[in-house]
Amino acid sequence: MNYSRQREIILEALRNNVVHPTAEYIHSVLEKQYGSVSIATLYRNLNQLVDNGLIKRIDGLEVPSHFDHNTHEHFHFMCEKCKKIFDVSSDVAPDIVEKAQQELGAKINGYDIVFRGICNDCK
Amino acid sequence: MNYSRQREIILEALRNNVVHPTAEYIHSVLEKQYGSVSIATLYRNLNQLVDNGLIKRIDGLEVPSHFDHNTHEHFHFMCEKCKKIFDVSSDVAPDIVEKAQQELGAKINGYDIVFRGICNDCK
DNA sequence: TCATAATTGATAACAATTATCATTTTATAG
DNA sequence: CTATAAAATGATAATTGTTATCAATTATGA
Repeated sequence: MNYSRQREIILEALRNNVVHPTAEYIHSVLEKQYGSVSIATLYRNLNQLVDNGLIKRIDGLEVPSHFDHNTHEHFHFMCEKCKKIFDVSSDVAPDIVEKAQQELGAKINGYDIVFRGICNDCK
Repeated sequence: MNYSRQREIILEALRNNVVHPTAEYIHSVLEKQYGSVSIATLYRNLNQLVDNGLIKRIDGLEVPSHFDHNTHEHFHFMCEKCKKIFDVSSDVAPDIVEKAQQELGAKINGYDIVFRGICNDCK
């Protein structure tokens, strides 16, 4: 991965701004706060950053994809009403990888846990 | 939900055939084994069946969506090599909903757990 | 059996994402 | 410093999966 200014500001925007943005949202943030980046470059870089482990793609939520600069193990909850995404600590499912690997006889490289419901504020 | 022959054969195909098919795959199965159903009708019915709890949409796997006639609580593992999807028992994460609800102060209505890795056969 | 609501198929539209490709930028070996 | 190869960019076309539209058909039930 060679250096590029565009990738730098994409990562910077992710780290300094909202926590679980879509590509479209990142695009709008860049426009305002940093330099504008073409939509193709943005998608290309998001994929590269995911592939290189610098960010995570949150699977299992609604399309479009959401991204997360927090690469520490944790899960997500999306409020079905306000659509906000909250972090959930990985303590809710201890030993889950070991148990699943044992059950499957497989090598698990990653996993996603996504909750849906109504958040505290919307209740 | 009024009766329709198309919905009947879609559900029948799901129950009698492969376990985690995509819409496209169901479409091809219908073509061969049952009567042909228009793609619009298929998507419409899949959504309705999900809404009515007769089948589940498996979120968090690759696009396109996969569907599951098994509505009992369980999780999924997708092999990154052969792309096959395996069931994982819900025993791997006991009390997960209660713990997450407590942490969030939210009402959880559903959740998905999806593992990725290399399956026993592909290792 | 008539009226209303639900469903269908064909197809257009849509949204998110990826591919293409000529041009520019970056890394590096001499 | 160059020269060169590899990587990245922007503009835009293309693709993919899915949903919307709408006229025609089918189901439901008073």
